[in-house]
Amino acid sequence: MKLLDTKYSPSILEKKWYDYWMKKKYFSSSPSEGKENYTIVIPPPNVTGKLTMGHVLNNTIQDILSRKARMEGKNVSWIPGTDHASIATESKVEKMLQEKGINKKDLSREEFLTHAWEWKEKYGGIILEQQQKLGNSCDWDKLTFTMDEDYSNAVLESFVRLYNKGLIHKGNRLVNWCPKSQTALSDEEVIFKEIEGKLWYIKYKIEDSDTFIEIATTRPETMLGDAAIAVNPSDKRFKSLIGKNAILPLVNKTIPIIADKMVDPEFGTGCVKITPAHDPNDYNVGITHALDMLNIMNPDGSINSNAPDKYIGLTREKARKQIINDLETEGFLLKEENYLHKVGYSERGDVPIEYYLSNQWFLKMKELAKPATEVVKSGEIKFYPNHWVKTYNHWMDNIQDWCISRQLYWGHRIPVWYKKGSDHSKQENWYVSITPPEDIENWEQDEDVLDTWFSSWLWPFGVHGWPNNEKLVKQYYPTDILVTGPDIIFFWVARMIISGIEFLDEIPFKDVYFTSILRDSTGRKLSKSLGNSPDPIELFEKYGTDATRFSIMLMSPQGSDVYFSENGLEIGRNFMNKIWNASRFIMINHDENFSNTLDRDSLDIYDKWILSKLDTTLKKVNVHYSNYQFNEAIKVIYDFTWNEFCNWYIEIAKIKFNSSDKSEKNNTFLVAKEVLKKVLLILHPIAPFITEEIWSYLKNDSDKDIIISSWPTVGSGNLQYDEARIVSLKEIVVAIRTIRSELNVAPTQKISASIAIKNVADESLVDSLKNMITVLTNLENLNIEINLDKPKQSAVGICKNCVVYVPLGDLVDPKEEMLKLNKRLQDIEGFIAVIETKLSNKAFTDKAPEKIVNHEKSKLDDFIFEREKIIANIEMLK
RNA sequence: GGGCGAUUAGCUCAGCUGGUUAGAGCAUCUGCUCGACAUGUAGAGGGUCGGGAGUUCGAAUCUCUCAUCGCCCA
Repeated sequence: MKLLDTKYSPSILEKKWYDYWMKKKYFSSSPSEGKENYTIVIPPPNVTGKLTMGHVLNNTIQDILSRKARMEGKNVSWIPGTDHASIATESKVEKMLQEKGINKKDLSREEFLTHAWEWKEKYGGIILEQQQKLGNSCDWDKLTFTMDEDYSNAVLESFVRLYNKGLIHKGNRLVNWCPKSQTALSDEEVIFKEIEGKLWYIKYKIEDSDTFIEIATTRPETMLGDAAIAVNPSDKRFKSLIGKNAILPLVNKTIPIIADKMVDPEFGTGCVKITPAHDPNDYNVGITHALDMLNIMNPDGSINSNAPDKYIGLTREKARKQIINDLETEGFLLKEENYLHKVGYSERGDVPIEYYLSNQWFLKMKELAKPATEVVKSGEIKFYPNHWVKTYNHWMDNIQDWCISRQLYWGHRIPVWYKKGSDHSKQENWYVSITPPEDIENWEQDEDVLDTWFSSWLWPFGVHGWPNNEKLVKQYYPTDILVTGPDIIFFWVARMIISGIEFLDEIPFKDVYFTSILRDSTGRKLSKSLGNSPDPIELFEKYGTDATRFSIMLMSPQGSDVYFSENGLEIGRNFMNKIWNASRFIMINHDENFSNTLDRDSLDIYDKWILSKLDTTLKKVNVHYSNYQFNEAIKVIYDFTWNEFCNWYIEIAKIKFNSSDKSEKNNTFLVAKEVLKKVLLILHPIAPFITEEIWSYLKNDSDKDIIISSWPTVGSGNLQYDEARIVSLKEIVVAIRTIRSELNVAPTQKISASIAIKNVADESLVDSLKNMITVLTNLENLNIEINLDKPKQSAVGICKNCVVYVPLGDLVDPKEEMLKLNKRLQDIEGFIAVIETKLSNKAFTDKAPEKIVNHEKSKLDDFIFEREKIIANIEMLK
């Protein structure tokens, strides 16, 4: 048998195995009769993005599911791909061009797109390579990009279908506007941040009077576009002012004072300025009262020519300063207060958004949302963890029209053409189709592109070339599960459910697993912009990819956020190292003359014990996997492997390997190997590389590579054994070790011990363990007797069925022993009291299940025995 | 303002349908260069489960309430 290297070096073997798997085409799906499908679509990352820790978590989960399903014999297709991320990519390309001294404005659309595609070709593969480093067993033949020809076709098709159903319309509305990217945004792309702002109190003169009306605002610069002042109709203070006019300072324009219920009398002065073209609430007021919608900003947020000359061209920040300054000079500014409020920021641009009046495309959502709400309510689609259902429902119930147009070049251009020279606002002059009109020279296409999410919402079937490739769609749709972050529940999950039902009349997945959100130690989300996100590739190199996967899965429980810290990865690294060395140790004990078949009839108690523990472990792991409780599954594997298999079975095996009985050695080796192989199998989805490597050393000629081996089944043969013996063994060994440790006796120093047991039955039990106890605690002599008295100057260890004495002469301090025994006695008395009151409580014995009552009784017996022994030993110490 | 979630050892968290002497890893302390592993090994100390009330024979676990924190939506 070949031996593993003494040192585990992850990076070399990771590359080796990934290349091998690819060469063998193990990741490719091959639909065949009788083989159950298992399909997952990856949440497509930004094509020019890089792998983040969030991706590591998210992709590892999908890889675990895919690999496990593959081992279960399913036809697995985990479909990879990337999305074009119009805003992010466009701004990256713009920046790159700027560095070269090229201004986007000087380029035509086509020229810009040429640069963008070059950029995509250059950087678009990085994240895919990184996913391969992570070990993703994706069906790479199906790699899809949202701007591929077939996929683009699907996007346009969906637009046209929805348009023909009357669900898409164009209109001049107030939208969220990112002045940095200069495009409209959907509501979901606006992130509200709490900002320490100011509240400015300003007075407006009332027309034909010497009095003033006072308002408070957080955005004084928008006053240039004020169309009214509003008060609450029920606010007695201002009743007399309603219907009068005020003079807008700095602009010297007359604006009406109106009444509207929207005004909160408690806020500021109770009077608010109304700027319909720059605030959503004011916009509604503006519509109700038919006010002027004066837009005072350019698309970049600077002040436009609708404002007085001195402000034109100022950025919004400069304009604010100037206006405050001018108001102060002219005596209109009353005061300013610190004010904590929420400000909408552009998700991509990370600058405060503007509310901006512009012509955009909208998708009506109310009707579409109905069936999608229903399938989640009914449980047809399940969320893990379930509490996200409420968030989902809330959004669905209050769903707003979706602004789907973006003023960008990079993306799917809206498939609408306008007759040249005609009135573009009239639908009769439109041509809406996935293909351009034949007399194209008489038409001009809409300049906008579609929201990226308007393409990714088709992902589960768009990747198969819908609507043209029905066969493929049928084969792979619906998928089995979606794994994604809760932060895109609205952006993506909800919309995919909607689109699946709308276009295919079938839900896209049955289960949705929402991953943990990774945060740094101070609780901030890991993000590139904050610079608190480690580079996963560096972590792979430092700790090993398997270890990183293992650790991050272990620290991510279903449903709660994770505080990520790098040293949390050590647990995985240590575990991989442990597995490696344990495997090596087992291999070292191989003998070329060994038989390859385990003699199941001559298994001893230790073999049966570890094999049956293995079965229990396997059962638990299966349950946890089926509930998507990966961290729990990993804990179970970790605990079994380290604490049972390595710390006990292998230690016991060392003794057996020293035996002169050849068949005992042989069997021990085969049991150890069998356990190890099953551990490798259940660990493979989590740590694919190291398990394939070790497997390659251990596998029999008939074994396949681990990646396509069968998921292990529970139980084989009769594993009946006396568990009490194992429990006693552990207990006695720990008792002696504890004494050694407490009295500072070096592990190497040989000592003697005696064990006092209560009856003949126990005598034979403990007797049968004599050899193991002796070796595991390094004794030179072990004496087992019924009712043995405490030897002089010995330390005491009380076990369930026996008392252990270790005579250590002067090392034993009777005072210390006394203290120890008394402390334990106190605890025991407490436990006994609790159980006795329980058992004497008739309500308990009547109502509690018999099993529980019996359990309490046997606990009581044990405690009483222990108490007796402690008291006896205290007596002997006196 | 509405909703969701959290609050268990110094830290990070398990504890799934109520019945355990409340667990793990890290950190701390004390031994150990016995040929798998110092990324190791053997031990120890440390919490009464945010406060209060309730349901129950029995509550860390269920209910209510208060407090603190976080997230989402408005």
